[in-house]
Amino acid sequence: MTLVAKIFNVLGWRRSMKPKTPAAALLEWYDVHRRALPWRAPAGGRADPYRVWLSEIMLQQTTVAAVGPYFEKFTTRWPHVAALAGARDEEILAAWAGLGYYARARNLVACARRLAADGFPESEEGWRALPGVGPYTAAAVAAIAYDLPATVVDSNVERVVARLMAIETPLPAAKPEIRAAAARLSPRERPGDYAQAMMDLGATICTPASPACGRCPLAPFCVARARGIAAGLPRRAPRLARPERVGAVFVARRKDGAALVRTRPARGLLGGMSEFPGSDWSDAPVGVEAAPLKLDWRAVGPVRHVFTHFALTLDVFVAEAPGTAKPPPRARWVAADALAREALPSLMRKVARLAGL
DNA sequence: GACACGTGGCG
DNA sequence: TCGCCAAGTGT
Repeated sequence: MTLVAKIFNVLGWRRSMKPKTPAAALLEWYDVHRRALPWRAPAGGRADPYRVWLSEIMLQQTTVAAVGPYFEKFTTRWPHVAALAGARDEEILAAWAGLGYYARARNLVACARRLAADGFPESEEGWRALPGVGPYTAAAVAAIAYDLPATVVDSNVERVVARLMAIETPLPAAKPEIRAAAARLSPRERPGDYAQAMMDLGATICTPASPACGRCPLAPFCVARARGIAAGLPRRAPRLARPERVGAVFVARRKDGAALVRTRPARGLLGGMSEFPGSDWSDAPVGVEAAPLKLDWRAVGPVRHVFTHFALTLDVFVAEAPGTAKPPPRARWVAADALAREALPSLMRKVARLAGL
């Protein structure tokens, strides 16, 4: 907000400058309430495309709070794209461990190497062609890092627009309608600030459960608010029940502290991540017959973990292995002090903790 | 369009 | 306790 505008504001003359469009009202609100985030440029400053890209990948389906420490870790260790492109795949997967959706990390590596080799695209279309960059991320980077007038649509924007226009079609069927409305709303001026303003509004005011309409700069324009249906929008198709799966996992330890670990197949669930050997996960319980080595296994309890599309209960077994034990195919002994550098997903960290590692 | 793909916080 | 949800993408 300009100094003049601030003075007018303080003097209570704001009503006389009431914005004529939602975009103008939103930008005025953003100038006062914008959140300071690690990947964001200071007001009026220029954002670093590398940091914008990295943050957008991390933020896919992930909260700002969860991303914070990971973004800090990545940018400290790999301050620019050349550094990231030069890192080993396993290093990056290990640094990503715990953030989830590990295909993002695999695509991040591939994308970093393309960016380092070919340079950063300066168009939305150019970004869209990169691995791990879909319609949302391409538009977000174009708008935020290059100030190009792209239509940015994430779930915040979907929610804000569905309410603003009182779109009652359930998601995902409503996506085309919402996108079209979002495109009409997007201003030609300050596209980067506008995109971030929509997301800040969705995160702090126009929240899913109980929106703070009383503090919303778009309230005068909001059809859903006028009709008293804001909190119920956007509608969504009902979710299907989450299936249950069970399995067993085995933590073998040598006297010197080393533990038996293997790497999961490169693609699919937890692809490329490390794990303790175990059974498949299905609907039938299994016992120690699924163990990778014949040892005196001791049950230490179940671990419960909920994935997006199924819930898992894993029976955890531990045993001491002789120093001479040969690792089974695809498995390896990992020294106790090297375990922290393994790409162990949260599920396997729960297992490690229960096993006393 | 539908489904696979993680994790943690919140009401 | 448990379902909902988060700055989506790839197949």
